[in-house]
Amino acid sequence: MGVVGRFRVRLAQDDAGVWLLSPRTPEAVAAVLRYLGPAALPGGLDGIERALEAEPVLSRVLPHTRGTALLVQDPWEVLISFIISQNNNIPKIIRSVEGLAAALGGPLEGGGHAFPSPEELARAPLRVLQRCLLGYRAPYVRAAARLVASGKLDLDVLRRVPEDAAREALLQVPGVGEKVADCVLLFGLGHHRAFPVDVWIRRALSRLYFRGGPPPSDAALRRFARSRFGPLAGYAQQHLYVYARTHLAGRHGALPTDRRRTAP
DNA sequence: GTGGATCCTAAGTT
DNA sequence: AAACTTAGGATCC
Repeated sequence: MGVVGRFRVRLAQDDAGVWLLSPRTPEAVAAVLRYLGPAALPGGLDGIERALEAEPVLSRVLPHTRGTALLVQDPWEVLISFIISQNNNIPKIIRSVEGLAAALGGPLEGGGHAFPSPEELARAPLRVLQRCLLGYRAPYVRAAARLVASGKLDLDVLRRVPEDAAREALLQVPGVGEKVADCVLLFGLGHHRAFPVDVWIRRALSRLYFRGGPPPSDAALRRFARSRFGPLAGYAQQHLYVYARTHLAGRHGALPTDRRRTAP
């Protein structure tokens, strides 16, 4: 169950692939196909995964992360969601996004509310955003919404310009730093060389490529990833992220800063 | 062992 | 570069 565009959809997944249970209208099918990208077709990810497996470290990661897809998400939703994600945890991020939809988004046919439009967010009082647990991020979100609503930031244009130009534009948005900019490039704008470096990616790279030692700077890690994974850097990031969250779950940070007392 | 105060972390950015 | 919302888990009496 979830929302794709303006459709409230029920999806299921089995070995054969992803199934759209409802609504099975041509419009909804088209929206879901577009959203899933290569993952919409059975075996659609095989070519990507084979290419990644040519890299020795990823060849050991892939057995744990097969089927990881890059979805084609709405860049506007991605921008706001990842501004909210800074210094935050996933359950609370979800509550914030759902809160914004409930408070400001238009109604959906099957019930529930769509993600608010730039205009809806731009004119919302800060107090409403605070009620959605945005905290100090509320002014960022509203400022970003005003940039988009006014047309000063055109996200559709950023799909068609070079990645570096799109990144520069995103970095001008309040609340957007290197990491969030990379997330928007990768998840919303289809720039598949982007490589968001967060705490989980740092852990994964430290463990898998730097013998558990302290990893280089984030900027150095991005360069490292780009030279190592090339045009599939974004896919590599997703597999490494999934791997880190499932196998390197720090249970209070076992990596890279191991602060557990060592047994005598 | 329980319970509450306190510290720390979490999809970072300014 | 210290500070930032806020919830939830860890650690400490």
